[in-house]
Order: sequence, then structure tokens, then C-alpha cells
Amino acid sequence: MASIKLPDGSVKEMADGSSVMQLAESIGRGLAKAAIAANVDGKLVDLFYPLAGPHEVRIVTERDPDGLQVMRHSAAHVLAQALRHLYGRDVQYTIGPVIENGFFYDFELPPGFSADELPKVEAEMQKLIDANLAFSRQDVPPEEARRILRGENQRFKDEIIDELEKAGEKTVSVYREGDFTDLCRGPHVPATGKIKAFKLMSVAGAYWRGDSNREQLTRVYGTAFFDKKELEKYLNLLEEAKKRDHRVLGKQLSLFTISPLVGSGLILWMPKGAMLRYQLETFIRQELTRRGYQQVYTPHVGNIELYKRSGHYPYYKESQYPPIHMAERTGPVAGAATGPADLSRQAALDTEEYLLKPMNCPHHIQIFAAEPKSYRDLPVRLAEFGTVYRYEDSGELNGLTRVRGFTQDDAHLFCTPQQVEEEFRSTIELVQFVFRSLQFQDVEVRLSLRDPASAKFAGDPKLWDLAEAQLAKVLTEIKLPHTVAKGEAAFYGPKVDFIVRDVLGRKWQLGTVQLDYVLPERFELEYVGPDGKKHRPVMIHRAPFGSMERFTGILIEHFAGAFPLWLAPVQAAVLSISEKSNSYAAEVVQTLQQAGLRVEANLSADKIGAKIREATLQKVPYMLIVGEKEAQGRLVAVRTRAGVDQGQMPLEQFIGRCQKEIADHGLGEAKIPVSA
RNA sequence: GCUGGCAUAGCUCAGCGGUAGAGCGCCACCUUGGUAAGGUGGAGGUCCUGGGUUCAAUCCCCAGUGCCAGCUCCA
Repeated sequence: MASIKLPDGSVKEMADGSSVMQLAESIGRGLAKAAIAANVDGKLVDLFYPLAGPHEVRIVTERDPDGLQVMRHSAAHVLAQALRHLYGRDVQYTIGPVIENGFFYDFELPPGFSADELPKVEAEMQKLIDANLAFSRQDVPPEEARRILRGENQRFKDEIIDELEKAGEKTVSVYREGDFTDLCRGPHVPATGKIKAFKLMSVAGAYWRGDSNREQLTRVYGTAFFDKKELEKYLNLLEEAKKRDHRVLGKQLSLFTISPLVGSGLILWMPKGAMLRYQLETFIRQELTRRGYQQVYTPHVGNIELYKRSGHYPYYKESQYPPIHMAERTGPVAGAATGPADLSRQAALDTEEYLLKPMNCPHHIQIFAAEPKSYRDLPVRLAEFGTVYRYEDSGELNGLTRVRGFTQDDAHLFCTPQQVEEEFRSTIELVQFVFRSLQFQDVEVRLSLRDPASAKFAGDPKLWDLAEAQLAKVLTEIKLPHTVAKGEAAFYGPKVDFIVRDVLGRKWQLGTVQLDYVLPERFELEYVGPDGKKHRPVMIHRAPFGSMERFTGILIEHFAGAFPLWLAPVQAAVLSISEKSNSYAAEVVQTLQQAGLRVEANLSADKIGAKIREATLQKVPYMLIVGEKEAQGRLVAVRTRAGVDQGQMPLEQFIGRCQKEIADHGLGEAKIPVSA
């Protein structure tokens, strides 16, 4: 007998070999109808899975997130089947997993396949869904699976089967629906009719096995839901997300631009974007002063020897702008060497090469090393908004979030080994403070460690172990939930990264705190300890924003362009009712500017409705409507960008409220109360 | 870097083998209007760049550049 324990704690006895479906039916017709798959002892299985002996079983239905995943995976199979029908047996299907908002499947397709074909593919899929083809499963030895899939003319599957075999699998599973056969772990929906609403989203390239040296496949993305309304909701969400895209808002709100003539990935900050950035920088600067940092400035280039010494050059040669060769300036004409001194000078110039700096740490290290240090001086915290240049592959560039020139809100802390944990803790707290101040909720904290198997990581493994242990200890002490990523460390040390998503769901690393025992070693940094002897300091690299460009990009999306008052490039728009009120409007502007507020006036011949509309679209926090009534009483009529008419108030009162709102960085959905 | 798509007015986009359009924006005039679009007129284009096919190319072909999506990479 199969003894089935259900989620409500009850136990059901069934004949051995009874299927999950039979179990569901025995519980209720409704459940059987809604059943998609089942969770048996923690494992997802098909409805035809046979039960024997004691089990804990939970029927997975359409309402269960697992059910959605199973159905989407089945949709991927239907996609493959449809492509096979349309393009023949040469179509190679490789892998087709479920992803966060849908699924994809990678194919080798006839050349010329493009997104234009998707409607045709969708139509074929719909036919297969309408046919309500049942899924079936067969467990076979690897050799048999190989034979079956070769019979289907599939060559990529061999490689997958080989791996499964190597991993010790004695049997592998093959699923069929209608005339389509695929190697698959399962489970699947009972029949294709369970796929109620689906859409193919896009076509893109992808490498077989994610290896850029191997076959380039065609990846078809799709999504599916149990309900047409759910699908529509999702598609609407995507539309809304596009409107928040910082590249779109950056243009609409005149925040930044990129000119191909200047260069790809090089950001031109327009006045409004620059003001936003200036406010962020001011905010950080104040924080740094409070926390005992010292500001420094360093140049945008550095001798290549500096980076050879630091180790950056060999590691990151690929993604640097090519070195500037001085030799090109000292050819035969320019050289005109006449004496031995000139010759040696020219020889030196000939070999000199400069890099646009890919990072600031080597420069800061030179500042630290410029004067002898005592343990009494430590920790030394050197901060700079340092602009760095990295030659990213063209395909990587993306608005403000992936660029070739960017400014880090960088700092390097030099401390004694005893100070490491405290300094590390306080920098983590600084990053958290920054994120909190900007109302970021959804931040992934990632502890990035080295991969001992990789040659990428420099320095003494013992120091790595120490550094990694220190980071983990601090994270545990401050109870900061985090993920761990092996192999993601910087070449010189482990780090804690703060990662957020953009509106399209892509993850970006913003803040970072990195522990480094390697660079102090390479540059032979030292300080004199209480014992009068030389000791080696430890470095912490940290950037709460990460880069001003990327952070600003994410911030634009975060606020959908409606920045809190303290950040808004224009804080108030003064709108005159008619040109008769223009002189008072100008006076209001001047008064507000004198009070330190950022104001724009609209004195045009437009009607007030049009002026309000324009300022609202520009997401200006406050609109001050001024007509003859206001002019007489030195008043302003306040309207928020959210569309709330807050009525008239004395000009001075408005200023006072703004100053208060700015000072406490309150989120500016125009929260000035009408009374008080 | 790879695969695919796209590139037309300041912006968003339509269009066609016979040298080009809309809406918004801009400018001017009229209007002086009280909380999300007043009216009229006007200016504005190397149809991304370079080759090729053609009597003729913005359109078709090739190459390049840039952008978009994904992959790969990522300090």
C-alpha cells in the first residue's frame, strides 16, 4: 500500500502504483482539474508518477508558483516542437529552461531566422496547444537516450547525455508530446492544453554551453501564464518599465546625452543631470567629513609602470584603452638630438607609456607612501571622486549603467591589521546608510570570494583565507543577509558588493567594499608600529555609489525621474497665469533663488493648463502658480507634480517648508501639508 | 567581441526604385486665459557613412559606424 501524507497532515492509503493524478482525483474533482504536477517528498514529479510506500505529497496546481514553472517549461517544449514542424528535422534543440519571467530555448535554426517569424511560430504553437497533446515520460539508460535522440537527428543532446553519464546517472528521462521527443528532467504538465496564455518575446544569440568559442545558437524567449489576464498584466508591466528606463528619461528630462562624435560609452552630463550628480556628491562629501576621510585629487593618467607594479595591467590589459606612447612624439624631426644628454632623454621618452587610469588605487597608494606613517596616523582614509576609463566591449555598453569613462566615489583606507574589522564594518555601514538615504529597499548584498582553482587571484592564499574570514565574520556580526559568490572577488581581495536591478530586471553592482592585502605588499607600504618596527598596512577599497554614472542611472529608474526635492534638478517652476503677472513671477523666482532653491520660470504666452502640463511632465516637484491674486498678497499657489492643488500660501512659508523638506531628504511626493 | 534587429526633422515615428511626410517641440503673430495641451502661420532633412547595382537609390546589395536585445566578459 502507498501511504500518502498530505499537507493538512491527513494520511491517505492507496494501492501501490497509484498515480498522483489518481490521488488528486480521490481528494476532489476540482483539485484533479487544477493539478499540474506534484511535490513528492520535496521533489517535483509528473501527475502520472506512480506512488508506492510512504510518501509526503503535495499536489501542485495552477496557483502554485511551481505549477507556473512546470507549465512554462512545457511551453518551451511546445516551442521546440513548433519550430521543428516549421523548419524541419535539421532544427537542433539544445537547452530550454524556465527563467524568472518565462522561458527560453536555444536552437540551431536555418540561417535568416528572425523575430519576424515569431507570429508564425506562435500560430503553430497554438495549434499544438489546441490539440491538447499528452506528455509522457520514459526512463532509459544513457545509451538508449543517445540512440533515441540521434534518431531525432539531434547532435547537441549527446553532449548533455555524456555529462549526465559522467555525473553517475544510470538512467535519464525522455519526454514526448505528440511527435516531439526531448531529453528532459521534467516534470511537465499533463497535456499541452494546460498552457492557457503564452507569447514569444524576442530572439537573440546565445552560445552553446555559454562558451563564446563554440556554436552560436538562436535563443527564443517566451513567457506563459495560466490566464490571459495575467499575461496582459505582465506585458503592461513591461511597457511601464520601459517608461522608467533611464535612457528614455535621461532624454526626456535632459539629464545626459551620449555623442558618437565624443565616443561610445562616454557620458555628457547636461546641466540638469549634472545638478543631480552634484547633489549626490555633496551628500557623500558631507558624510565623508563626518567619518574622518580626507579628500585628494589625482590625475586622469598614470605611467604604465604604476599599473605593472600594482598588477592591474597584466590582469586587465584587455579592457583598457591602449597606452599612450610618448615615442610617437619623439620621431627623427622632433628628436633633433645633439648631445648625450638629449639622447638619454629621448631614450627615456621613447619607452614611456601612459594609461588612462583604469582605477584610482595606485594613485592613492602613492599619496599614502609619499610620507612616512606611524601607527598613530592610521587609519588613513583617502577619498576622491576619481574618473577612470575602461575600454568595455561595444556590446556591453548600456546607457549610464555600463560605460567607458566613469567616476567612482572612491576611497582607500589604510589601516593596521587590528583595525581591519572595525574599518570594514564602518564602511559597510556607510554604504547601508547611503542606500537607506535614497530609499533603496531591494538590494542584494553579495560576498565575493576567490575561486582557489583560478589563476586570476594574486597573493598569498593564507592572506586570502584571512581576508575572506574577516569579511564573513563582520557580515555575521552585523547580521547582514547576503549571498556568496565564489570566483567573483577582485584579483587583489574579497569584497562585499551591493547589487540592485534596473527596470528591465538586469542586475548591476553599485556599492562595493573590498579588502586588500595584496597591493600594500606589491607597493611595499609600511608604517612604524608601537614597537618601533616597520609593519605592513592593510587596504580597504570602497565606493558606496560605485560609479556616479551607474548609480545615477539606477536612481533615475528608482524614482522614475520624480526625484525627491533635495535631488531634483529643478525644485520649483514658477508659472504665470498671464503675462500681466510676469513681473511678480520674476520676483518670486529671484526670492526663491536667493533662498537657495533651484527654480525655473515659465513666462510664455501659454495658458496655465499648458504650463502645468509641461512642468508636470518634467517632474518638477512644485509648481507655483502666480496670478494677480498672488501678486497682491505676495503669495504663491502651490501644486505638486502629483497633481495636488495645495492652495495659496505666503511665499516665505513655501520657502521654509522647502528648506525643511530638503534638509531631511524627505521623499518629495510634495508632502507639504495644507495647514500647519 | 559574437548573433539578430534598427538607423528618415530637435523628439517619437510613418513612407516609397522617380531626390520626403505626420504628431509633438521650435520661431512668429493673434489670444491674456486660474490648476495636465487656445488658435493661425512659418522655419527645419547629407533619409547614418562609404562603395556597388540601376537611366534613376532614402529605399535593393556589400562594408563600416552607432544604437537596441541577448550571449560572453566585467576592475
